[in-house]
Amino acid sequence: MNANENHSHFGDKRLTAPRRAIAAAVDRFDGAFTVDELVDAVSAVSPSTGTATVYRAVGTMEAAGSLERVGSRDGSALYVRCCVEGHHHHLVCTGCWKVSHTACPLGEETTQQVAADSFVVTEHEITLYGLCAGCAAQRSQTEDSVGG
Amino acid sequence: MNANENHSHFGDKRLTAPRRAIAAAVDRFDGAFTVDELVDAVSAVSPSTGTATVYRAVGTMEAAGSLERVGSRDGSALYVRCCVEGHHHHLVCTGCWKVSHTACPLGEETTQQVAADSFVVTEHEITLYGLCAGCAAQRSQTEDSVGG
DNA sequence: TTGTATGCAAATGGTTTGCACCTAT
DNA sequence: ATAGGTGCAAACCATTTGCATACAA
Repeated sequence: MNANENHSHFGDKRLTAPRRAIAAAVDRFDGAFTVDELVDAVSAVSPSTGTATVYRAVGTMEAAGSLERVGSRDGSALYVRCCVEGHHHHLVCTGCWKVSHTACPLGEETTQQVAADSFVVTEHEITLYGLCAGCAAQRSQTEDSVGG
Repeated sequence: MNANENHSHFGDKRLTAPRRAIAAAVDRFDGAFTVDELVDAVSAVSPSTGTATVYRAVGTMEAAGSLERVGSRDGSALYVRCCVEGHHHHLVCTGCWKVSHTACPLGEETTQQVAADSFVVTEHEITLYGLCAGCAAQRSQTEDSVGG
């Protein structure tokens, strides 16, 4: 990708050196990451970048739609680079914390069914946890030695 | 309900005076509440009860399955008394924060569909947000004067 | 030039923990 | 008797914020 693509991370906001480093670090993650992990990744390249700046950048990126919050891990918010447009949900692998995107499994029936309770659904959150192919294979290997 | 029913809140753990007060306060909530709100409710009846005790009690009740976490509001965890057995999900009214329970809208198709991505789903979180009948009615009344 | 972003450090606020004392069982 | 629960206060830790300075536009 060319450097200008970093601009897309922050929408139409200013593109500064710290933000370039942050955008690059985000793109280096395979899956979901915490802000703390992002801070570490950024620090490795740009040590002068402050924690607050990363938090603010994450907020900006989330607002711009280039980052999505996908639940939390150990009390810290989890984020993932989002390149899928429109309504969708996430598959979070609890082995490697990589995140993939999936279509919304909720159909009209849900709305109808819930409407029977006189409840108007305006929003919903769905996150599917499990194991990706790689981690599932790994787990089945150690299964008999470790036990269930 | 008789006093002994409070025991069900904490499983087979000891039933103490603070826990009795906490269990009673929990039952007085119509819907979801934060620990802070629970602390206030308990304090009104049993002022000597400490915050840490309430937090610990909430943890115990959650472990016992009598309390369920249903997302968060303003950075605080939301809990609700759970009297429904088995797998189900929640309808959270963003007007009055009352919570009702609903059947799982996910069918076999979801598992199948996701399996196509070589992803094994082990857990999922679903929370539906919206307005209950009461709040929907209230909102539609003020709709034209407030707008939006 | 000027509004926006940054870095630092301190503040915030929900939640947890250490510890000495108490109590249900 | 004793494991487990309590209250207090301090510790923790993710996240936010105030403020003076730096910089993209």
